[in-house]
Amino acid sequence: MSKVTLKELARELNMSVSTVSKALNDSYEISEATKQRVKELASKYNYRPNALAKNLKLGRTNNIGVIISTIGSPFQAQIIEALHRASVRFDFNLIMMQSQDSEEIERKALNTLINHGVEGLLISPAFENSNIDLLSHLHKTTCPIVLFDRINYNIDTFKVGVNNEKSIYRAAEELFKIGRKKIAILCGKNIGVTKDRLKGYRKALEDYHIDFNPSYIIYCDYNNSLEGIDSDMETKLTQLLHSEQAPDAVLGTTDTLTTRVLGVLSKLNIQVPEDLAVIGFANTDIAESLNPSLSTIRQPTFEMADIAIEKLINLIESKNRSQIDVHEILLDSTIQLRKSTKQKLS
Amino acid sequence: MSKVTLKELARELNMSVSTVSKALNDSYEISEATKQRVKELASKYNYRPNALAKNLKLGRTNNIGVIISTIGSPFQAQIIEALHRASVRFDFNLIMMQSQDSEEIERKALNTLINHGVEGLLISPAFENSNIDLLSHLHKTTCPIVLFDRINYNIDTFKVGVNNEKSIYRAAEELFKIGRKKIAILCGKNIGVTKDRLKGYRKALEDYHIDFNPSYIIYCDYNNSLEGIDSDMETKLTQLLHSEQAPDAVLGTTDTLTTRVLGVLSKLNIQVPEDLAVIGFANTDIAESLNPSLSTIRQPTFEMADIAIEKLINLIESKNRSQIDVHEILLDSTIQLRKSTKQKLS
DNA sequence: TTGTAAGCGTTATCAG
DNA sequence: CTGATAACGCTTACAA
Repeated sequence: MSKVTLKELARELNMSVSTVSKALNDSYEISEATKQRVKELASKYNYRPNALAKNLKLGRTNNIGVIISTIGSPFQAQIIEALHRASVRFDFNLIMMQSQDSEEIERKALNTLINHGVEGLLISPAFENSNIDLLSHLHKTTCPIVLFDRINYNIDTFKVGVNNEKSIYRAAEELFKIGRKKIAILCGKNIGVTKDRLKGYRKALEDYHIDFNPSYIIYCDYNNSLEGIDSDMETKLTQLLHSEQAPDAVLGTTDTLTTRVLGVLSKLNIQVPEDLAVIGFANTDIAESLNPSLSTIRQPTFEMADIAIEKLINLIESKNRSQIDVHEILLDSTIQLRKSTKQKLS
Repeated sequence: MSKVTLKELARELNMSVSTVSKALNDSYEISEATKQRVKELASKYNYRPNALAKNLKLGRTNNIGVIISTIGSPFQAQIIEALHRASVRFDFNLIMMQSQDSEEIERKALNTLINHGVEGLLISPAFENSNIDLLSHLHKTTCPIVLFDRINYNIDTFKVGVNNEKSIYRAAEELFKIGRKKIAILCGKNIGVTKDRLKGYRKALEDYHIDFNPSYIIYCDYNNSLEGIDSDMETKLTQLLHSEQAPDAVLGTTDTLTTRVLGVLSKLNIQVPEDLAVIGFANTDIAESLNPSLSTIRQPTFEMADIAIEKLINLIESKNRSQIDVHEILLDSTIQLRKSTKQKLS
């Protein structure tokens, strides 16, 4: 904690506290001469205003809270990095919490943040409508809330996310272009985005008049370890590949599934892309270095973070929140084609 | 911001503010009956103590600051995740800042954190001795500081990091075990850890009586893009592999270099591990899914974070800081052997 | 141009 | 067991 206070400066300078305060804040009421003297002494003693006192007085904190499920996952870390940069730009402090995909921990995090007087809240909810009553209540009575990334949530505010349906649709199109029509799709069990992403898959099949084969939907259980996911995929893929209706492509709906399936396939001695083309969501830079390099659907994390912060600050600063037209903002992802979806040589 | 205050509760209850305060804090001076009444009304109005006022009064903030270079990199994100979990456990708030490897940004971050009254500071410095005067001064006069990860820094406090020299030494030993003695080592130009890691390399060669070949040290320039690093590695490796003294193994000293070199090698049609074995620092889970799966030196991020937080809190809570024996804490990394260092079949 | 005093929401001391 | 009062460090009418 900082040590020297206005009072002490005032005493040493034989001035009143208020004069010193005004001088340091460059008030027009104070003469240049005094400002000079005050500032000199202040910097000599390395005076730092006590933010607590200042904010208490002014009734502001300049804090905004963020809740995300796990910072450690590369995708979410990218978002946090971007959110943090944006918040620095706007002169707000970011207080971060992790929900670890638990409604209970999320609730605690919300309370902690509110207790710390955040002026606004960014949240990527633990799951669809988790803590919805609390969140709606806070939004109405306490501080504005903006949702990001996981925006499948029934609340009337800004929601910034990615157009999941369209992203998968376009990825499927890329597979069609190289002649693959038997597309297995890897989904996370109980993962929020699954629904929209599956919808895009179904829509693409329909538009291109390709029959839907329910056995192509592979649900993987995320509750286990990474090795658990791998062996789950292995079992299910093996079975499918040995059946009558072996697929010729795989579409991954989450970063984890997309990056890990390559390892599983190589273990099974499946040639990518010859036997099976692979594409899916993944924001990792390692995609380029994989063997074969991995075609990915990349989400615009920086853009998403920037917009989320900006919208939140709009809400915070606005006198009349009800006049602001809140809505959902869907960003496009980018498809990066690499070797895992290379055209068969014929 | 929270709305309802002690004063308002007091008025409605026809009590004094201090009684209400004590009741909510379960003071022994207050009767059960009143406590009951007070707490009921408080929860009815969703009363939340104003942390600002409370902390101002108590002279504490319960904030600790963290400075790290980039949150977005998987390795650092893992540390932040762990730091955050630990801080929640100890009931401290983490305020995070990124230095982006710039001394200037780091200085600003330090000032911001101090202004927010952090009670302690965790830092992984932008580079060796960056902002050293400021940091030493703060540590002596303002709040305790603990270094983590990048601990090559001339300051007298706890430093929690990994035993880089030993880690590389042991990785080299693994290569010796499979008969590889011509080991190229990938280093980051101007990367702090390079020195210690190179030292471990030299020491291993020496102890095993293997001649040191200076051309095996490959410096890669990090200032460019990832693609820049790749092409840099490509050029230098190609040259080396076509020379008289082609290496039979590669040792990566940073996560980026280790994970990306596999992509470069596959582009050059080098067989891993047959032509070239690969091992190096890397904390990513994707190592398992790479083709071939990648042998890695994994740093104990969670342990490092836990210890750093614990030591910092020790310093914060101690009445007599000079009595605490501060020192460097070097953790061991774990070697995970996978296919990229499989024994040649002979 | 400077100073006085009140108050932000708490907690702690002390008196009743 | 309860209440009045002061104080934490700062800003800001308002007074001088």
